[in-house]
Amino acid sequence: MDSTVARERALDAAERLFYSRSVHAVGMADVRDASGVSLKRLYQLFPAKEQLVEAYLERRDRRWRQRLAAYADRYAEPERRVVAVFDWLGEWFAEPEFHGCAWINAYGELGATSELVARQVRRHKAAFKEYLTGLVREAGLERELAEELFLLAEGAMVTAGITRSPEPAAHARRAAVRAIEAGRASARAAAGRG
Amino acid sequence: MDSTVARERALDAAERLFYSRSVHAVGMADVRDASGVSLKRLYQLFPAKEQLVEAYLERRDRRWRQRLAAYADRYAEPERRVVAVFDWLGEWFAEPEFHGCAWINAYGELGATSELVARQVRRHKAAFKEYLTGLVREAGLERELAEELFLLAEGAMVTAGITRSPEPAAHARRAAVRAIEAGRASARAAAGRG
DNA sequence: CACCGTAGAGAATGATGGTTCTCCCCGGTA
DNA sequence: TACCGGGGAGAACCATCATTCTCTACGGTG
Repeated sequence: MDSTVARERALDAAERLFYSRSVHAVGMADVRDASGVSLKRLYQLFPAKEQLVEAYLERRDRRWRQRLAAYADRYAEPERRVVAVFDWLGEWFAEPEFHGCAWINAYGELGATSELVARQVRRHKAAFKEYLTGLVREAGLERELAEELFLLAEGAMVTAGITRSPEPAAHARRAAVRAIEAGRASARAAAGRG
Repeated sequence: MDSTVARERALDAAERLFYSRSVHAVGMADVRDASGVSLKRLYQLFPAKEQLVEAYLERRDRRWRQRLAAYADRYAEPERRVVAVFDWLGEWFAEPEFHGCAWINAYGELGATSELVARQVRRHKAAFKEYLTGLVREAGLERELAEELFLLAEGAMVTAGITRSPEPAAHARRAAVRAIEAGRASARAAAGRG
């Protein structure tokens, strides 16, 4: 088995297991059993479990943001793209494997003890906020709105995870639409004054 | 040492340690060392670590909601009390021991493996939402607003924990004020129509 | 065919940590 | 004083891993 193939398989198994059961509940032997990659190889690819966790979070981050962007990009209208973020959250929450936000979960579990993990989580959340900020800017909405939408999205993720329900996405979406409308009005007012 | 005293001391130590370092990073021996309560006594009071965690979350829930309510109650005006929730979050986030929301953290760590913990977390979040809903009702604002404010508060908690900054409280507060004003306007409009 | 490096299976190692057990002391009681 | 029960200190026990090591097989190469 090629080294890159082994790496992908290991990460596939790690992601499935860590995400659904949490990190401390999954042993390296579980990852081996689920991936077919021997312990020896696992330790060649990742010097320690912590690095496997780091790699899992990093790859998931890349894919997660790609999926989100691909979804939002289906809309040409910039403002619609902002709302699409919440539509996408709703689809994500409704997936049968959904188990909350992987980064929020990892932070709760390991943020206090692993700087590597804490950094991955901060990076991911910063990137997501950055993405939202870009959408808001392109839609010509006030910058502060991004902060608010970010908090709504985070609140929806954490609540959907805890309650095992996709409902929070709809609530967040409604709130987002109202905030956007309010922001649009005040942006127009500012333009009128300026 | 009285049994109730031992219980309180054990919970004091457990709370301090579990909250700051996470549950799996703290052993029963650590709790013994920090509390002065022997292992034998600890296991008399709590049949297993899981129950100690449960009791920690439960006592913290009672105190947390009491502190919040006491803070908000200083304001006579119902609508002001709603906003006070976010003021209080800001004070909480700024405490030096602040380390995110204990329940969100616990859920990320143990939600998938401990039904006892998962239940405590759901109970706590439901109670907090219930509290917000009550405040919103008393202020004569539309019911749906509570959902939105809840998501903002959750988003602020999780973000403040991850970024180690009290800033999200201010952002959430601003968003809350705007949402309340919008809600007030639409409530008046509905009253006018009704 | 003989050699070699890599890989896998799975046991060994070592640490950690939840839970229990032993042994001893002390305070209360007849 | 002799007895007794609860309590503490800390070792013991046991399971669970993360990580490493051993042994064996195999595919490529001269």
